[in-house]
Formats: sequence, structure tokens, C-alpha cells
Amino acid sequence: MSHSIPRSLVKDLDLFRAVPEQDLDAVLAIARPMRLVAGDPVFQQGQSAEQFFILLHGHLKVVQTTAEGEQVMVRYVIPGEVFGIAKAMRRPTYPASCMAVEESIVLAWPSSEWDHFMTGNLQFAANALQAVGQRLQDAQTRIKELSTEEVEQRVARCILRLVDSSGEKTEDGIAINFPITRQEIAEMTGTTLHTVSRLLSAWKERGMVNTGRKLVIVRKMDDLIRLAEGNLSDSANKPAARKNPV
Amino acid sequence: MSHSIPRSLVKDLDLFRAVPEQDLDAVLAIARPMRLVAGDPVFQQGQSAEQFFILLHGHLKVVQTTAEGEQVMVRYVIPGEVFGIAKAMRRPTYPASCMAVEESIVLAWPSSEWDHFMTGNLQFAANALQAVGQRLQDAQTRIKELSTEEVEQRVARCILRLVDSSGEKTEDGIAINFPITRQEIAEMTGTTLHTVSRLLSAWKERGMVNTGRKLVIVRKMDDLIRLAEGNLSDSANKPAARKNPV
DNA sequence: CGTCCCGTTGATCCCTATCAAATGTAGTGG
DNA sequence: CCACTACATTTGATAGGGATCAACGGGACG
Repeated sequence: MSHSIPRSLVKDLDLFRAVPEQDLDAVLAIARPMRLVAGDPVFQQGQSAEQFFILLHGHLKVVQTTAEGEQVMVRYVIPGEVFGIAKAMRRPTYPASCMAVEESIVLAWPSSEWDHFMTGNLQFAANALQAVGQRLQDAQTRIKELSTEEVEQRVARCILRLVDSSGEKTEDGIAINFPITRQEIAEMTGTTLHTVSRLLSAWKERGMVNTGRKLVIVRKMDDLIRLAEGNLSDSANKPAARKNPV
Repeated sequence: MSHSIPRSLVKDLDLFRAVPEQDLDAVLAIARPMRLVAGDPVFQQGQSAEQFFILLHGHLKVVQTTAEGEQVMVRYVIPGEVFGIAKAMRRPTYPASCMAVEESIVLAWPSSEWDHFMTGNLQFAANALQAVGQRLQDAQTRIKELSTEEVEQRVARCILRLVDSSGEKTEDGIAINFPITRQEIAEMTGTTLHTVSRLLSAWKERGMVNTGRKLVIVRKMDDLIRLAEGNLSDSANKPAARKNPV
């Protein structure tokens, strides 16, 4: 006895953009809603990709574990995004693990339905292609940053991006509105929790951010943007660093 | 007066897999073939994405230039692959530049045709999604490597991958069958040409590879694989490095 | 045959990982 | 409600992997 899910919840999602309402209803009829609390796994790396999902509320993280046991953050999932679409790319298993970092609500569909959606509505296929294309862009941006930028710059960009997608205005500045640890920031930027901690401490010292346990609040966006653009952190002037000169 | 392109040239390409032959003929009728020599540009970063392409013969490189003027290799295009499909992901411009590294032949279509292909044949849409999905996987693999592995390991993997996709057996071992510089290897692995040069010299010393101007030949795959898997290069035993222990 | 372009190799330095240890904070069970 | 415990964070000290700086050698091509 599944309650039907209100159409209004999904009709504005990118994936369903310009999809006729009747098709939407058919899609929703077979969606299975799931409620998660912080730490709940959604799927595990290597598992057969039986389902795909859309996040309606909350925040999830997608993490890859290397052969040596190190973790690399693939991405945070924010409300409205599809995830777990391995099967759509003809991958039999999930290439990473996914878990909730706070209370969340997701819709799940059997992977077999993907082809139905694609065949039933061409707009859906185009939307999916765009979604994956956007992720590819993001990944390539990250490669560029890992290849050419220094740690401070990468961490600054990372914080800015999180604030952009999940920022929430508070009396003290703009806060990242879900719990996030130094370790997780390190896994996103290819560094260590120690270095992230040192950076945040330094920034806090200068009043650019406020921090707490699993909490980051940005107080001076402009200064952070300057760091992200590559300006040196200390007022002293070192010569510009340039790894692969033209 | 465009000569029609033989159907046999494209019918085995991933992008056209399971696409009916009559649809293929329609597609080929509007394809524009281009011949390139080493150094010829195909498109430039920032240009309006007016065309998309398939490489029939040769090798191209796709490179991104950062705001600071450093180059990052996005990928090498090998025969049979689609590239320049920015418009399909609803990006108005090419996010990187593409040029031939040796004599090459490509087919070009106006970007506007993409939607025709998609609408006309659903299989095509699925194939495109898979192609982009594969690239996303590759990009994420690279992020993982940049985040957790050391330079020697990354360069070893890079060489192995090139040998895998574009290796050619010679009397001396397996050669990368297109010209490639130390600088380009550096741009693929996030390091400098100096470090790549030193590594190749060391490997050559040990008889693992043979090198020359714009040339790399692998002589001992096994040893190279061992390096890529993370085993230390010198026979001496250092403690295992581990950045983000569990 | 000169001139780029590519590659090699030494010397030095510095960013940041690593090692080590203490402090702070939330949650839990008695 | 408090002791206990697990997890997060901070901070100092040290070392090392590679980037950077510098200079030269060698092959290809016009």
C-alpha cells in the first residue's frame, strides 16, 4: 500500500524537466520513498546496481574506497539530484558507496525502470545526458585543480562550492547547512585533515570564517574568493607559482 | 559534392552500436570528413560548439588551459571515439581545445544534428549516455589517483593505459604508437616534465622501458604493473605510505 | 647548418604529509 | 546527572617527495 507521491515534489527536478505530467504520474506510481538518518547507507561500492535514486531532502555523500583503504569523496548529493545511475551507463555495480550525512528522504526506482523512462520519453534521455555531462565537467574541473593548484586554493574553492550549493544565511555569516568534518573536506580536496584544520584555524584567526565541530561558517566571502583565485594568503608577496609555464 | 562515406567505416563504432543500417546511411550522408596533420587544431577552448566529431584514424589530444596558462590534458582521443559533444550536454562552448598529434581523419557533423540522431533512434541516445558515463568513470579514477597516489605510481599507470589503448608490438617491446612528449605525460599525471624525465631515465636504466624523442617503449610490463599497483620502485623497503588511514 | 624543440641532469628549497600528543565535544549507559 | 567513551579538532616537530631554478646536450627540420 504505497501512498502516491505528490507530483509537485518532483516536477521541478532537472531530470524531469519538460516531461509531460502524465508520464510523471506513471513514474511516481512506482517510486519507493525511503527515510534515512545520519550514517544510514544507501548502497555500497561493488554492490549490484539494482536501484537508482533521487534525493528529495537532506544530504548524502558518495565515497570511493581505494585498494589501500583510503577514502576519496566523489561528491555530495544535494536535494533534487539523481544518483546511483550506474546501470544507465551500463555498469553492473555501484562504483562507490553512498550514505546519509543527516536526515534525508530519497525516492528509489528499480534500475530496470530506467530504460522504460528513456524509451517512454525522449526529453528524459536528454535530461539524463545533461546531468551526467554536468558531472563530467565537475570532475574535470577537479582534475584541473588537483593538477595545478595548491592545497589552500583547493580548500578555499571547496568551501565556496559547498556554500554555493548548500549555504544557509545565519547571523554570523553563511553556514554550510549540513554536518561536515575536516576529514571529509580533506577527502574532497586531496589533502589531510591536519592541513585542513590548520587552514581553517588560520582563516578563523583572520575572521574569514567561523568554525566548530562539523561546522563551517563563511564570514568574508570576498577574502575566500581571493584565495580561491590564487592570491597568496599572507600579505607578504612571494613570486607567482607556475607549474607548467607556457 | 561530398563523396559518401562507406558504411563499413562507422558501423562498428560504439556510438552507432545496434543502430539500424538505414539510419546509419542517413547519418553518413551529412558527415563531413576532415584530414589533419600533426598540430592542426580541431576546435579551441571557449569557441561556440558548432560541431561534434568522430575520430576515424590517428590520434588527437584534448587540453584545457587554466587561467594561469598551465595546460592540463583532458584525454587523448583514439580511433572510434566521439568528441566535441559539448552541445549534447547543453554547453554552448567547448570547455577545452583539441588538436591532432599525428596525421588523423575525423568525421564532423553540425551540432544541430545531434538532436536529430537522438530523436530518430533511441539506441543512439543510450550509446551516447554510456560513452559519457565511461568518461565520467575515467575522470573519477584520475581524481582518485591524483588524490592518493604518488607521482611514480601515476606515471606508471598512465604509460600502461596508453600502451593498452594505443600499444603496438615492436621488436623491442610494446610502443605507444603516436608521438608523445614528457611534457604531455606530465600534463596527464599532474607533475612536471622534469620529474617524468627522471622517472623514465630510471626505468630505462633498469631495462623496464626504452625511450627516445617523443617515444616510449615498454619492455617489462610486469615491473611497470608492479609500480602502478603501488610497490616501491627501489628494492629497498620503506614502510608503506598511507595518507588517509581507515 | 643553424635553430628550435625536446630531453637530461644537478642543486636547492619548500609545501605539506607524517608522526605524536593533547584538548574539546557529543553521546551513552548506569 | 555524571563518568565514560568515541569521535573531532588542534597544534607542534620533523622529514621527504617533488617542484623549481639552472644549464647543457642532442636530434629534427627548414
